[in-house]
Amino acid sequence: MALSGPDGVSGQPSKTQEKRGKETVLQAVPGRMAAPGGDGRELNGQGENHEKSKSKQEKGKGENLEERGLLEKPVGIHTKAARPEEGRGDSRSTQEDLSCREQEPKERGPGEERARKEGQCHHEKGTQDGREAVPGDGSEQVPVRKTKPRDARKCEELLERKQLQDDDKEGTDVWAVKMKTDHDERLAGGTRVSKGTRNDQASGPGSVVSRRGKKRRVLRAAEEGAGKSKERKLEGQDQKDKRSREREAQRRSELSEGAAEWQVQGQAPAGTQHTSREESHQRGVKRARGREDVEKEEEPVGAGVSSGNEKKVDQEGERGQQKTDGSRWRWWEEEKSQDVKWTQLEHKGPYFAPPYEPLPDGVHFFYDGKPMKLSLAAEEVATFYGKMLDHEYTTKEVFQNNFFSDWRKEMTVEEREVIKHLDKCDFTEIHRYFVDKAAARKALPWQERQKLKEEAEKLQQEFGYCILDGHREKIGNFKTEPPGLFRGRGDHPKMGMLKRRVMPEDVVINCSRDSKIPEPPAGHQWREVRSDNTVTWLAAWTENVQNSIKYIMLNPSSKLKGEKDWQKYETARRLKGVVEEIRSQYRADWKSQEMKRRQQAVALYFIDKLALRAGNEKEGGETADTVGCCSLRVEHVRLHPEAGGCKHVVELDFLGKDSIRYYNRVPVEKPVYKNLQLFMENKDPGDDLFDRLTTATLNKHLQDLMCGLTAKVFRTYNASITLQEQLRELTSAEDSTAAKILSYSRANRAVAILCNHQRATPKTFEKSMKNLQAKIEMKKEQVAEAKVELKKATADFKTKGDGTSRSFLEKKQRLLEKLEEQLVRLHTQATEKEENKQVALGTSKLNYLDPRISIAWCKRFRVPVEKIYNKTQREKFAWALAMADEDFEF
DNA sequence: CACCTCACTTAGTATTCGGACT
DNA sequence: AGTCCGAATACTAAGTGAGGTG
Repeated sequence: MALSGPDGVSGQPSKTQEKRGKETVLQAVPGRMAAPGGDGRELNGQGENHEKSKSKQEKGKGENLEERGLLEKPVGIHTKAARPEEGRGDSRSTQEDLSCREQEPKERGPGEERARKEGQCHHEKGTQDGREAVPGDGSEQVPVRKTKPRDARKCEELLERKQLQDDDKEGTDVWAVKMKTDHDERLAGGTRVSKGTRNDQASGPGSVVSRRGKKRRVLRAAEEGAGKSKERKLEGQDQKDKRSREREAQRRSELSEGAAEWQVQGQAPAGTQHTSREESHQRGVKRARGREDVEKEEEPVGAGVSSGNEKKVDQEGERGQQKTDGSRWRWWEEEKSQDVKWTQLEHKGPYFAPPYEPLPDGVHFFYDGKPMKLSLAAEEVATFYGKMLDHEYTTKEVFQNNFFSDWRKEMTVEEREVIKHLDKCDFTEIHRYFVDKAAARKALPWQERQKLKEEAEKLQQEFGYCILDGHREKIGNFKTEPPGLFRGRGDHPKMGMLKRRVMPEDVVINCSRDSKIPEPPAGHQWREVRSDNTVTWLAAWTENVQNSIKYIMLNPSSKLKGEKDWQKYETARRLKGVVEEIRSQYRADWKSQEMKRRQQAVALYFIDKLALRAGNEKEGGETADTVGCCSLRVEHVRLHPEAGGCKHVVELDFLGKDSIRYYNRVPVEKPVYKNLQLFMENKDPGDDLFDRLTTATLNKHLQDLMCGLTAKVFRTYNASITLQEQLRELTSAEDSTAAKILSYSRANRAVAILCNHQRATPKTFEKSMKNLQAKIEMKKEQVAEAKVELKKATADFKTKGDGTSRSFLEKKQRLLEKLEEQLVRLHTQATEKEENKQVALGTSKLNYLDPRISIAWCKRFRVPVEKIYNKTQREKFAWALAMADEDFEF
């Protein structure tokens, strides 16, 4: 498993490179293949060192994964971007490794069953397509971002024409192979890419225009004249039931009109009352009505504490604790509530960020070389910037401009007169002050630190819990967000803007009416206090940068979160039952007469196979330009009739959530390919690929197929089912615990790759890898030494043959065994480390993998659950821990 | 339908913790 | 006792999707 020697890390760019990289154009570059037979699928060994990064043993495992079609999905591929514009010394070419699957005409059932077990084919070396211009790499024309309403009739015509060509029913079901970018490429813009470069199209002057209107217009046009075909309902009755229930609920809530208007309005001075207050009041009333209605009916069933009697509450709490002796509320053993989230909710309100502490006299801000005493408000904002001086953000123009403009708003008139240019501002003293302060804090004597810890604990105890239906539940975030500079991710147009301090006057409190209403800080008022038990939040405020609402909610270990989580997996399990039907339906729809239907079917295919996110539309200019499935644009897709020995290869390259790049080359079934050609025809790069589709319509369609089905359920389903399959495949009972855990980790990683969960290579990676290598070397020496000694002992025993020499020999044998074992463990560790350097396992573990799968696996293979889930995770998944036995099947 | 708000989940990164090592 | 380092936690941005309104 030889983890490449020193070169194992040689590809790491310097920090500066890294920084620059993030601002740089995302460049796809002519690629070359990984070494034939190389395990290109895995993320480990990415980059120039990847060929050497695996031992035979490790490869063996990997191949096993591959043969069984590791998820049939994404598989890591290594690409390397050269960034000539940065004058990098090593103008490395892309190193791509496309492992893809042979078409396999394996058909099960009427529809083309997806063949999950195709072989692997590799790309030929060299450029796959001579790709010169990459969307947004600057070398191509920068398309004007526009989604032209397309004449519906024209589309239908095209469609008809196309249909003639692709009426054949080829059973090409080739599996997706995901090409992972390698480290360098991600840094070159892979991980997060600047819009100003790759996605310039979207930041052009006209691009800020919301895309919504356009798409909708197109949709409307398309809908006209589109034949309505019978919709298949997989769960029609269920659906009907749900709707009638909803109608009933609505009717009831209308009846109870005026029942509850319990609202305590804050008495803040007029100036602080917000314009939206009226609205929110109305909403509150509306909600309260609905709630009141439900409350009345549900009370008897509830926890029986709706009277808010404190004593009763305490008893309940105690009882809850005693029940489990571990103080856990076994809510999963109780009946599930429906719309009502709680009957009793009591808490202390949020904990506010401490007020600003002015800089000491010795710390100065300089303007144009001269010290300048700033007003408190201006100084505070200056410190926000000063603190970040060594962060990449402060080098970005957008950040600087936003900051400066917002900062000036905080200045006094006189200050504004003077401070006109950011580049004349000198924050270095401020910066140094905070660096020193942090260092001083770190260097605090043990006692002092202990004291701080105790204080934090006290705070946690006081503000960090609430009482929900008689049980003490932990709050997830009980502090308001402190003021600072907005740190948008990727190429966010608002980065650097001032995020203002949250005041009690901004905060809406939600608690039960008969509870102790939290006290606002002295001299302040809440904006509003309401009692809405149809929602789960305890407090909320509107943040000024994005104008979005921030909430104080419960910890994942709470009932409210746990129940929802459980329900999520149950929905995914229901999908399991109908997914094949859905698949055959979307396959059929690829040939639909209706454009919208085709687009829907292809989009769904992507969502299902590639685990893409739904891709809601976003407001242009307000956020970074990122997309998901429905919002894909033509520029994000490239079609290759043939690539790497596979036919019908689709290349997807776009920035997804958090501006994480998704890059994948995947062979698709022929109809999909043909449809994509059709969808892209006569469109500009900036046009929507699925111009007839929105997430809303897609989800509506899904809802018809299965109650509760939405696009994101596919992600959950595919992630969980993949874990289960992988675990089954990779684990053998006779493995050591360590080996089993490695298998788990691999299965987990397969999911992470599927879901494109990436992370920046840890800053300490290079160093810690070196350390590990050193350890391995040392261990090797020890092993060699032990071998020599064993030899000696053997010889000694042969000559002497007495008891002493015998026991000495045995001792040496044991020692050698132990050392060898340790060596293996170290190697394993190193392999894992390498493989995981850019893959974030936590996200899928926490959000996509049904915990019962893992728990069942632990039980079946006698792996302690603690090896898989840490304390926090066990708390979050307490419900699963309690209910999953070793036979659990997702 | 278009637009908008709201609630809640999912996400990556920064910071802190705590134990091993020196 | 101090340092180092990975793991755990804290933080908050960025998604999804439901539902209201006109």
